[in-house]
Amino acid sequence: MSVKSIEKTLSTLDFFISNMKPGGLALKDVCASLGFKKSAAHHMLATVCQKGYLYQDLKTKKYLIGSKIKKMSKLAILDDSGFSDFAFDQIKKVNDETGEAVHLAGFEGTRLITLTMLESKHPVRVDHGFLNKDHAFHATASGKAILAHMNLANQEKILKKNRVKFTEFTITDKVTLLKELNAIKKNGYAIDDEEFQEGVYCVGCPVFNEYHEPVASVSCSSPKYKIVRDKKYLDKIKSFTQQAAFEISKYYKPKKTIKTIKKGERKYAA
Amino acid sequence: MSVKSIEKTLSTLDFFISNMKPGGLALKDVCASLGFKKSAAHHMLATVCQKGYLYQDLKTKKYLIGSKIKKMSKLAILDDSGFSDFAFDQIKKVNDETGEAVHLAGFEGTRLITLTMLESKHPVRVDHGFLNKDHAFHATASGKAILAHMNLANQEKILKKNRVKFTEFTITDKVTLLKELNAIKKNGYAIDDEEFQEGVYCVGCPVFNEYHEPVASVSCSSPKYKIVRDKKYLDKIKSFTQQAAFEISKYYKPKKTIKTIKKGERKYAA
DNA sequence: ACACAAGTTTATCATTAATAAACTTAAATT
DNA sequence: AATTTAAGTTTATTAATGATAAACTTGTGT
Repeated sequence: MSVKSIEKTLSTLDFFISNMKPGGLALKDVCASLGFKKSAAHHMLATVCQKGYLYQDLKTKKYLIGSKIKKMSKLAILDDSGFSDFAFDQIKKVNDETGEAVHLAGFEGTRLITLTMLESKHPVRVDHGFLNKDHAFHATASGKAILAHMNLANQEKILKKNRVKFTEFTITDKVTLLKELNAIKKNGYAIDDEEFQEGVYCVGCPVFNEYHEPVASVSCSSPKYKIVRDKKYLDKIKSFTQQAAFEISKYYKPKKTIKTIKKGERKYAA
Repeated sequence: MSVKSIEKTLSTLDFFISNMKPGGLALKDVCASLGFKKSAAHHMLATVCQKGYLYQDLKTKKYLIGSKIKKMSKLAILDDSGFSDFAFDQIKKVNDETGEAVHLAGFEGTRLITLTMLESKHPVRVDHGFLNKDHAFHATASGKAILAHMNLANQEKILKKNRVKFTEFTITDKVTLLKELNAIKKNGYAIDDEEFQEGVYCVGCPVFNEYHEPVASVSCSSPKYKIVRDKKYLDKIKSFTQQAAFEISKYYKPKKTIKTIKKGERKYAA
């Protein structure tokens, strides 16, 4: 079950984050864009303002980003940039060598998140298109690469949610998917053969943390015709992607040194 | 009117922001701290997760900060640190010279916000205690300094909201307050004589933008007994506070050069 | 000065979110 | 390994709440 008033509120915050204009956003703009009745929107925004997430300009009546949201942006808790920064160089290498789009994906619960991406030599460190849309775990190389190395319980949790059919090639049958995941685990890489977007072929490799749990993946996308035309091209992409994922996994190694030491364990870490 | 489910949700986000623990927060912790029924909290958190503001660890079931909130922290819209950084040096000077607590306050709508503060040589660039609690505009030197220079309409809007009595010295009568504000406008500084906290005496001076609109204020707080004991001490505080506010106001001057030029206005700004 | 548009407030009603209770899962203890 | 307990999840029910429309206010542009 989902709480509708919360959905609407958070969609509104999303809207402010993505569509903020210098002087703020007017009530009517919010209503027009999100399809709210002005009365309902007003009650909602009043509450959001009361909590300091937005505020209303005294003169123009327009709504602006409030101190609560600004406060969030300053918090150290939110900072995972260490990982992304470390990974960026590796992502860039794949991009440089192949010239193709490269993604670094992570996951939160059952959701696949694009952390960083590079597209045809135009670096943009932003969220990918399908970020925050619901998990395309089953239809992407990034997703399958992570999924393959999860335990069965978690695979189950992710796969039991809608396995949307994006193209005629999307694998939606659970048994077929589980077989595919097994193969991916053996191979060390995942393939997305037009399963998410027609004409797009991707290779994805898992990134592991210090406990060898999958935590992210690197994927490289190419127009399919290039792959078909030149067999060696796929090998090239595969090898760079694999190498990048391997290097990024090293990020987690040093952290092991600072850990609670239990009785009987060695006292000094390397 | 306020929408209760939204209030609860945003309070929950506040709680996560302030009380986040490494492994995440459990449902029972949220319920225990905020007094929710576990069933209701579960429905709420499920919705918040669905929108990507939080997410639930697959194994531990604990809730963690989601990508939507992390995304916020990367957005340039939210960045007012330019102003705060500029102001910080001035704030620091007052703190160095007086040794007393110094605040830089701004406002959002009818709400007074502490942007930066320094307390007895221990710099903490965090929100002050009364941040996001409801506007103590009428009972603080920071608040009154800003208020005094607002137009009547805005003064009205702020003062019509509850004028809470914090101490026996808090001025709650609107007429008395308006008189006080007039005096403050003339003097160029505001005094809080135990109006917010007993035993605390503050001096506040307004910061203006390029249109001479009040946008912030600098205030310096001292134990009242020091003021009483030594008349010159107040003068010292007053002069440093005033100077800081004056310097910070300069931040807005250069921005005037980049502005839409209307017909008839001069084409080149200094 | 008038009309219009945008925002706000109010009271009503149907929907919705809160609740309790049953159920599932997992971990801790014997 | 079996039992117990705790935490989380799901469901069905009911009372409360949020959505609504309509009246009202404010401010802007003609």
